[in-house]
Amino acid sequence: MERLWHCQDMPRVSKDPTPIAAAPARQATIRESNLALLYRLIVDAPAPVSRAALAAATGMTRATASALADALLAGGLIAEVAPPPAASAGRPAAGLVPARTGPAGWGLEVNVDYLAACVVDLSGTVRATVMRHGDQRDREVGEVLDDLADLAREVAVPGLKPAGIALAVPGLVQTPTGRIQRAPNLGWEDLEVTERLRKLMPEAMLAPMVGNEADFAALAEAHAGLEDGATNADFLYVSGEIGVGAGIVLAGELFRGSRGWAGEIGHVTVEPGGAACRCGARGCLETVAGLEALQRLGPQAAATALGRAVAAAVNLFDLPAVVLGGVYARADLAAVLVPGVAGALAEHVVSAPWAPVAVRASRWGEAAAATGAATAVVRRVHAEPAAWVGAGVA
Amino acid sequence: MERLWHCQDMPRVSKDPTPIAAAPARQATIRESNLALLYRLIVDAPAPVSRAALAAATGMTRATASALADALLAGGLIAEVAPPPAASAGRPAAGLVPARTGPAGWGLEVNVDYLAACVVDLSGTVRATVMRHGDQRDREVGEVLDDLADLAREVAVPGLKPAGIALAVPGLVQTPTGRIQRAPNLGWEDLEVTERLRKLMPEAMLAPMVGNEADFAALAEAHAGLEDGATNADFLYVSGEIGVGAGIVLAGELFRGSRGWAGEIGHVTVEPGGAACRCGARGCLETVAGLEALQRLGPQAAATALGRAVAAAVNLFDLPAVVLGGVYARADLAAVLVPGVAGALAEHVVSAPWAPVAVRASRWGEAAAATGAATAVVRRVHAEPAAWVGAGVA
DNA sequence: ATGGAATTGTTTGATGGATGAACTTATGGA
DNA sequence: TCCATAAGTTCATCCATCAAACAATTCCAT
Repeated sequence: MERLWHCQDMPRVSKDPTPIAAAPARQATIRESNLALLYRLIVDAPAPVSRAALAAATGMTRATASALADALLAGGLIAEVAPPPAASAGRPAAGLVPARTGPAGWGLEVNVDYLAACVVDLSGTVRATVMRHGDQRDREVGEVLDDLADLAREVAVPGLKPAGIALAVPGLVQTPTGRIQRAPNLGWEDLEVTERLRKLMPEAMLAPMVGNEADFAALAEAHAGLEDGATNADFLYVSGEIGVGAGIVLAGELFRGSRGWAGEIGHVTVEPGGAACRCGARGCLETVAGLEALQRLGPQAAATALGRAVAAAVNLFDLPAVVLGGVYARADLAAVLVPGVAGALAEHVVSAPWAPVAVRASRWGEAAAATGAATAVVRRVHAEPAAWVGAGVA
Repeated sequence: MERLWHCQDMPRVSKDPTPIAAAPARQATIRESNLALLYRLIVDAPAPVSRAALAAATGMTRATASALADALLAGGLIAEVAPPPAASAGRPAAGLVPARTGPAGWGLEVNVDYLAACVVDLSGTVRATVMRHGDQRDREVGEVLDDLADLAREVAVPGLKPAGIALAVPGLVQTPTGRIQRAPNLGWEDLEVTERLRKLMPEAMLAPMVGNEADFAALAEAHAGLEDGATNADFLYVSGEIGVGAGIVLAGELFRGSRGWAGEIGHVTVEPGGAACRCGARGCLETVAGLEALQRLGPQAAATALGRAVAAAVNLFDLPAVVLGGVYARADLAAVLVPGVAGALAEHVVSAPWAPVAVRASRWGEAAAATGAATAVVRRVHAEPAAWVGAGVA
């Protein structure tokens, strides 16, 4: 090894061993981490939780859990509710629940034929939604953003303040910059809207987020209450619109790929040598299962193609469930598409014989992406409560 | 919200808010985290690193970085090398490098026509490889494991002790249990070999790992030195054998899916209504690009099909690079397959126009999976050095 | 040769967060 | 009325990082 030291073209040892490096853990880090852990338990719990229960669930001492809970209370991220009628001996527990006033997530959506805005509070509840129908194709970006600003004001709920804002667009968005690479159905190309979103809502603490419509819709689906106990931590969400997009949720988190362009299922080849696609290739899923093709060829043809593409995704990602969204969720279409896709999965997915893949239609209707965008903001607060706790104390 | 408290069918508040919960961060956690951070910098550095450089790169104080480095030294995970001829003023820096003696990774591979074993030290260097050719199909599992035990002894290198052992098999392996779901080409079905691997090498500190052959080969590829500066943090590794498998590497880590069955590219449909596959479906990639079909139909047909399936994967995962391994890496085949796949990607991948996808053949030959398996063990030590540091002190 | 500048590595006390045990509060039941 | 039980709080202690001063070693200019 010593040889390396005398090698002249080697870089100086002391300079720049790695250009960038992650920040080290310090004592503040463990507090941030534990605050987030506690907050997640409070948010995910089906009923109000006591400080003692939090301590037991995490393994912290009651002293620690209590101190952290008090910090969350002081920051306005959770609230205390009256104790229940005691069922056993001992001092009754005070219940902790996510706050339903204070910081909340604002979600905006621009789609081909409508604009939407949505507010979701820290408990994950949708508090308000507004939509404005109208063709958005080939409009000036500035005008669209002005309209969205109006909607954001209209959707405001008394007692809720924007913690952050997220915009859903039907197109490719670069991560983590939020640059809109292209949204072909809107006629948008290479746009930077983050700064304008920030000005739109300067009081928000979080930086604006921009993301793909299907991705945000998937996020909304991931956090929809499931009455049948089905898993919603890992699934593929396929959104049928003019184009076909997919949002992939893994362990409750959106998978975006290294540059944010993951989930482009619309251009998976399902019919080699098939119809020409506007992307330049032939036989893309979009040419058979996109909205226009769907109307022309009918749902049966779309089901076959969709089944093939979805099976490929499930084989590659190892997913236990698939959700059909967008127009695919419309009852008449879902009645054909759900069984069609389920059949294709049973046939083509390697693990299906011993682990069948569940297929269902989305529970969310229109403006799912706006809801998901608002949810994304709320999830950021859930994941990093320390910023609010610090601010509340200072 | 208070309503919830009086709802009789609600679970008791204090009991079981969440069945399981992650462990909280304690003070030991931050030390473990920082040890791992420092160790990674030392391992990834192209030349010996000084304590001061580590402090600068991480943002820790020199005092902290120094203390942690001393702990790694005491644990035998790194070594100190003599200072270089000083190039500037100031006290010369002592260099820190990964240890080349002590703990090392043992990798085993069982394939259709050979067995292999490999030892990789903490610097990531392959120190020894042994292979034993011979048909392994339909052999008794116990016999095969006995042969592997022999190979593990043969491959031993003086001065290196097993930190752990990993086994690569050509089949589906459940994660994180390590249960072999099925390895059709070996005739194996539903096997539990972890316990036998543990007995094979009882002095190893880490629990035995079992994984898919293509996955481990991908891992080997991810950590191969790249002379051309190409990225190897995110890529798709496609392994052509009797079957066709893929290992997906994201941010330097293997993506296995929630149950460990990700990467099943061999049964993606590439020719609707095509030849029957042994999986029961028709037109799977394997029926055109598997080893037998490859010999029958030639590489040109395989290239077209492979291009389609790989394009689907790249569209879904947003990957900047693809590596062809297994028999696909053989020079004569690669000469056809690499340009063929590259052409298909340029045509079918949505982001290709502004972010071309790199395609190349694997640099590793046979026994790539054994190398990758050994690498996986080494990576575990890199990721969790605290266990060794603690042991070294006690 | 000699002193100053520069850079590495170590020592020392301060800071802050989790811990564990004792303590206070509040309820049900004998 | 007393005691068992459980929730929440207080306080001394531990431990890893930080900050700043200190010691060690080399280059360079005079």
